[in-house]
This record gives sequence, C-alpha cells and structure tokens, in this order.
Amino acid sequence: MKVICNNNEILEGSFEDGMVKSAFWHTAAHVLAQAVKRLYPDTKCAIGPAIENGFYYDFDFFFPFSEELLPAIEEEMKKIVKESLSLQMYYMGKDEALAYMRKRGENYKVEMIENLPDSEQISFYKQGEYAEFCAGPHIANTSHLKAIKLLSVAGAYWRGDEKNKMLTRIYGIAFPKASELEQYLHMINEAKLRDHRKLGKELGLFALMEQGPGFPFLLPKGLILKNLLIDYWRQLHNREGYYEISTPIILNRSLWETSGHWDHYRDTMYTTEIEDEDFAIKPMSCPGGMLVYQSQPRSYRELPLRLGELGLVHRNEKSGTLHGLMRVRAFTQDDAHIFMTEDQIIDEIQNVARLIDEVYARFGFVYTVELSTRPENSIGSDEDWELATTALAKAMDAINVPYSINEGDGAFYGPKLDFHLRDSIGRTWQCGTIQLDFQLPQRFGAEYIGADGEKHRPIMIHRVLFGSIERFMGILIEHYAGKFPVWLAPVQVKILPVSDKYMDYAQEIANKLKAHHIRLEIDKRDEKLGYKIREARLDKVPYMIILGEKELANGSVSVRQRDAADDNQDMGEMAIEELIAMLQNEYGGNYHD
RNA sequence: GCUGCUGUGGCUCAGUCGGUAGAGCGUCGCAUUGGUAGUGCGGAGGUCACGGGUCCGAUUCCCGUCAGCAGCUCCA
Repeated sequence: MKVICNNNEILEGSFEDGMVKSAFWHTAAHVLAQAVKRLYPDTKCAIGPAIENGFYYDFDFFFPFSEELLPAIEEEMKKIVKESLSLQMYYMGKDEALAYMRKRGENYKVEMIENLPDSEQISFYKQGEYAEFCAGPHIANTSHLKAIKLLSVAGAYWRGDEKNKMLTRIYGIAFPKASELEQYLHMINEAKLRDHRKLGKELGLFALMEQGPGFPFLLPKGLILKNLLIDYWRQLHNREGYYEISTPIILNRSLWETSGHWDHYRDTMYTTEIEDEDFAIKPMSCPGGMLVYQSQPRSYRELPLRLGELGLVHRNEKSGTLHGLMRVRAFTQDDAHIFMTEDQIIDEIQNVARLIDEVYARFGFVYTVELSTRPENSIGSDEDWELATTALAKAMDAINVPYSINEGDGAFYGPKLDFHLRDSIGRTWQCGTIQLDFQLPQRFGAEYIGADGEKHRPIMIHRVLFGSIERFMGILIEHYAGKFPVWLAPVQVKILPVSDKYMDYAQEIANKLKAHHIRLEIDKRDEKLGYKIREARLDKVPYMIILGEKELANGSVSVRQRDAADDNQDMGEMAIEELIAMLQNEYGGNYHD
C-alpha cells in the first residue's frame, strides 16, 4: 500500500505498520467527511483524526443528527471507495487557504488556519472533489478502504472545551479486507462479554441501584473480593513499615480551608451542617492524615513516617461521568501519607513505585505511567514545584520505569506520577498514584525536631496502590473475565452431591475444607448432576467436586477444574487430603492462612 | 453537566399502527433419587421508570423529571 506524505514523498508499507495504519484511518476520516458533504452539503467539518482503533470526524450538522443516518453515510463512503480516487498533496499560502475555506463556509477550518503562523505553507490533501488542509500522511488511493464500518455517534466539544459548542462526532473503523473487519467486530463483542458491569451482576458481586446513583452496593461475594484485596494490602503494608490509621469522614470547614480543598475542590465536595457550622464529607483523606501527624510532637527519628488509611471518600461526580465501579461517587482509597525529610524523597518514591509494581505484577497487569506537572490553578512556589517534579522524574529514572509527561495535569498541591491500567475494551483508568506535596505541611505548619534540635518542615507523599478499591475490582473482573484465581475467588469450591442421599457426606467434606479456610458452597438443590455442573460453570468457580455412591464408598471426592478455555477438566477421583494440598498449593497468596 | 440514544415481571427480551400485556431463564409447589453443559408438570409474579398533557380511552403520542448506555468535559 502506498502512502503519500508532505512534499509528495511516497512511502510503501503494509497495513500492520503503525504509520500506514494511521494514514489509512485518517484517509477513512476524510472519506467520511467527503460522504457527509455530498449528502448534506451545508454541514461544517471540524476535525477528523485517526485514533488508536479507527477514526472519527467531528461535524456541525445544521439539523439534529441521529444514528439512523449512519447506514446512508456508510453507503456513500463505499461509493467513494469504488471511485478509486487518488490522493493529491499540494501547498497553499495562508491567505489562499483562508479564502478557500471561507468561500466554502468552513468556519472551523478557518479558525484552525488562522491559528497557524503567517509564513507557513499549508499542506492540503485532496481526493476527488474534496480537499482538506491536513498534515498527512494519507494512503495514496481510496480504493484500499475495502471494509468500512461506522460505529457510533456522540457529542464532543469543539476543541475539547466544554464552554464551546458541542459537535457531532462519528466514530468508525476500516480495514483493507472484509475478514479483518469481521474479526475486529468479533473481538469488540468478546470484550463486551467481560464488561465488569455485566459480570458483576451475573456473578453476584455488586449492584447499582437508581436510589443511589454512583454509590455501588457490594453483594456478599463482592465484599469477599474486596476484603481479600484488603487482607493482601494490610500484609504488604505491615511488611513495608506502614502504620494503619482511620480518620473521620466528616470534618469541619476550617480544616478544608486550611488544606485548600474548600477553595480548589469545593464543587466536588458534599457538605453538611452541624449546629450552624459548615462541615464537609471528605473527598480525600489527606487532611485527616495530616492531623494524625500533628497529634504529637515528631522527631526526625520517626521519619519517614508512613501512615496508611483505607479511607472511604465521597465525591460529587457529574452524572454523565459515572461508570459501573470504575467511576463512582463513593469509594475506598487505599491511601497513605508519608512524612519525611528532603533527603528521603527519592528513596521513598522508589519504594512506593516498587510496591505498585509488585502489586500489579501479582495480578498480571501491564501498566503505563504518566508524570503530571503543575496545573494552572495551583498553590505553592515555583522552586517547590520544580524540586518536586524533578524528584519524581529522578526516582522513576533510577528504577528504569518509562513514563510520559502529562503537562499541567498535576494536583493543585503538587506534581504526581499516575499509574494507568486498561479495561476490557482498551479504555485506560488511573489506579495508582504517587504525589509529592510541599504545600500541605506548610499550610498545616507541620514540624519535626531534627538532629540539630531545631524545628524543620517535613515533606509529604500522598500515594495509593489500588487507587480506588472499587475501581480496581472492576478492572480485575474484566482482566480475569470473572475467572478469578483461586486466592481471589469468592467461592473456591462448589460441592455437587449427585442426589440428596449424599448430602451428609457433602457436609462432612465441606467441614473438612472449611477447617482449612477454603471458601465453598454446596448445591443442595434437587436437580440433576448435569444441571448443577452447568450452573457451577456459569458461576466460574475454580473447582467443583462431585459426590455420589462411588465417592461415598471410597471416602474420596471427584474433582473438576475450571480451565482457561472456559471449559471444565475432569481431574478424576482423589482423596480429600490430596484436594486440600492442591488448593493450598494454588493458594500461594491467600492471606487468611 | 453537555450531545445522542434507551427505560416492559428478579434476569434477557418480544409486543401493543392508542382499547390496561407475553416468552425463555430464575423463583415457588408437586412428582422424580438422577453420574458430568438445562428432568417433567403446575403455580405465583408487571398500576409497561416516575409526573403532567392530548384523547372517549395512554404502556403505546407529546412535554418534563429520574435512571441507564456511548462519547465529550472532568477525574481515583
């Protein structure tokens, strides 16, 4: 496939090549715009790039657009593909380009061109009657776009600013072959099957009720999962020299004014009144941690002082942002605040980064890291920000963890390292974060007595590993597609008696397993074995054991194991001790025992 | 919050071009004591999200509210 770049340079490559793929989808976006202009000439085109999976184009339609129009546009796109239009690349001066776009009434394009430097030669790409100013590259001919599918319609603000007009964004995907498109659509469908909202309901993990939008209910099995994560967390933090604390959920206004939240975070906080005084429900646990630090005089010998807290926080998130367990209004942050001297910064950041890496590795996650720098609406001096940002970068460099820079996305009190995990359809969610903070200790007047007998100001790290335990659970559900490893499975073993004649034996076996803290259920229903197996399989239970005449006579159990292919493997008959040893072996990380 | 779409028994979904609703699964009862992906029969269960309007009559049409879905903005 040929790709045409600026200066009319021609490159040759396959679709699998990232640059070619991007040119391919970018061209598809142009064809989408061309089709829309043919069908609805008065529509204004804004912007239409290639994205990670496919492409989109933002339009300003002169009528209310609805999804039902997509098939017609898709048909028009197919016509354009059949016309086998060659792409031509040429330059225009800024004035000429402006005149061209003004004449066509493309006010969004005009605005974009106006923002370019005066001297710049503006590259245009043209196929057939449709020309668009664009940095390229594009594929050389529309005929390669054999398989096109428009996927969805959504609103998107012009230039991504919610103060601007909302445009209509059309998402699509395209491939050189129909079979590749089919395969892609199949994959999307498979991914949807592991959506944590669907699985959470099917597996009885959590529930969302309209009586509490954004406030998830954890069902018995979901709470087992959460508690297992907490057990694991406590064990790690014990090992790492943290103290666990618990601070109040409601604290008074003056505390939030001191911390700066009242000024910087007010919209997201739930507030209340107690005897005519303003209070707020905590959106973060940091001020509480700060007060614990200050509850007694501190010596440099105590530093670094690591205070962990599983804090239940509430944030008034806008309704449109809520999403299953991933984005909620109440969640448990596995927070910790580390108070330390300046020369302990690098070590402590590295310790936390290693801890995050250890935790994510335990679940088999790959993650990406972003370093977020000073935002506009921030507090503190330039020097402090500079020092803090450099410290975070240095710490990551020292342990060889790659990261990208996210300009201006830091917390209002300091820069941060964010750790992102992926959900089943490729959306990434921030989980872990490490934030360095010089401001809070200052605002609260925190101190410690140094070796020199003088008072000094500590520096503070805010950090979370899971981030939100609820969000982390959501990601785990999708990551494992509900098939939790034995140590995390809410039910590890399901006992299936062949008939109620073997119920006593089932209870006897259950008692033996329970003595080893194995989580189990007995299917006591009056149903046939095949039916019980089917249901146990849908529950994605790692092991089922079958008890009937044969097992009773031999004092044994028959075991079936859930395997990766979502099938069940018959492991045959074994002694109960053998089963327990096997489970304990797989347990590895069970922190109950 | 914004744009678009959706809202029918516990779940998944039919249906009503306006005359107050149905299936499968689940649940309950009875029969069946069954050996590796659904035993048979029977019963219960819904003011069709909520409020208002139009109409002789609204679950169906219109408006509003709430909730959900996709995306945007924001964010753990």
